[in-house]
Amino acid sequence: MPPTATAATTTTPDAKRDAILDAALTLFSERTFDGTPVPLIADTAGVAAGTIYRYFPSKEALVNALYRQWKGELRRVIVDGIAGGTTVREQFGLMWQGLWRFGAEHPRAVAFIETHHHASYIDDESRALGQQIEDESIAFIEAAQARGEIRPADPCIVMSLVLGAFTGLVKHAGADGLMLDENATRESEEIMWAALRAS
Amino acid sequence: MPPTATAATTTTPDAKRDAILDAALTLFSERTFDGTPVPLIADTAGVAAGTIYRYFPSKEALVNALYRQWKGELRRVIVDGIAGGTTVREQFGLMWQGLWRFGAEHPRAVAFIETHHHASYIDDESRALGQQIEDESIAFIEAAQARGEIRPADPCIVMSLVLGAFTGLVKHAGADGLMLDENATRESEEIMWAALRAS
DNA sequence: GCAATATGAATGAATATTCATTCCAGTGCC
DNA sequence: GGCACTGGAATGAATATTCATTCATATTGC
Repeated sequence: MPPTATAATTTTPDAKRDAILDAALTLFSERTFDGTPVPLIADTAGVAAGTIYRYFPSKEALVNALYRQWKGELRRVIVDGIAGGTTVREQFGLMWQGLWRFGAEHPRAVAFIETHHHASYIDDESRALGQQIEDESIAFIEAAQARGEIRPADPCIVMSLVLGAFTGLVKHAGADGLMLDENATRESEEIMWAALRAS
Repeated sequence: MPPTATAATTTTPDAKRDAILDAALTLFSERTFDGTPVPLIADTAGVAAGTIYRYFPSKEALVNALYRQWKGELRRVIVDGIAGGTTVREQFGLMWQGLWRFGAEHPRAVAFIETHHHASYIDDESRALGQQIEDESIAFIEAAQARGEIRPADPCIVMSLVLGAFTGLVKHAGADGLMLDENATRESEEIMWAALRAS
């Protein structure tokens, strides 16, 4: 394999592309997709409008790339939490702390994912990724229920409740100035585990 | 007083205005504010584009009227729940069931309120209404904590968690086809009370 | 010098809003 | 009762603006 090609890609793994994605994340999370003109994304990213079309074939392709990037990161947090623990309690703790850290570091990403979840311009591949996360979460809940460690409620309800609570927390924190606080992590984790655990 | 004038107003308390608001609710919740052309709202409502400007001075005024209408309804549900019960457990039960019914009957309204909460075109009066609901909710939580009936966590966190969980539930149910189910109401109420109650 | 890359003014398609016109219910007059 | 009249309500084509996308030109790195 040619080492130069790989090296070049490693040095500048697409600084412009990343700047565009980052600007889009900020703007889409604050003003929605349709409310954000492409030239504004360009300005914010520090590039010209035309440059965006060198990296993404259309505004829709851009929003889908962004969605997949962050939904993928979120998935890794959940999967790693599940993989990292041995007991259900431990798995949930890791997952919640991972989510919390993710929310504290990337509040814009949480808002963006939430807002664009059911949008019409989200394509099939992006939607499939969302579905995969749901399936994996529900499989985890069902397994834990089978072991009698999570209360035997509809797994769909349990998942929506927990993910919804997390999203609500991040969104509210973003508006005011909560988060990162060590104590709040523990508090919220305790509350949610009290909600989940059997009997 | 002229009885005819009053009668006329009673018969049609603004059928067109209501049709416009209803069409806007559907479209804004499905496609966002900026993603919804005014002529499409007009078509959906069964009126001409110009007619909308007879009832609302601008698209922004329309979205604010809509926001206040539904945020007001939501507030009544919460306030009535608190007012209707004598114990904290009972108050929470009424509130959750009220929210549940509201979500089942008006899923579009829940999605709309959630999506437009922090939007830039939401004016000060609308924002104040949102703040009022937060203040009232937090006052309720603090009072219950003082009586030792809700766990002594940051009231802000508790509120975000509960409201977020509710929103997550409705949004997910809207996508698939949950809700209205008598059993699911009870299940989710139990889960959330387990999360809240002291020790 | 020459590819590859970046630029931003120009283009054409949408969009919010306006306004000249049509419609209609109610009123007074025969 | 029938009939012209009037003012508010409704219309939808026209206007002025905004936006996604393109492309001829400029810049960069080698």
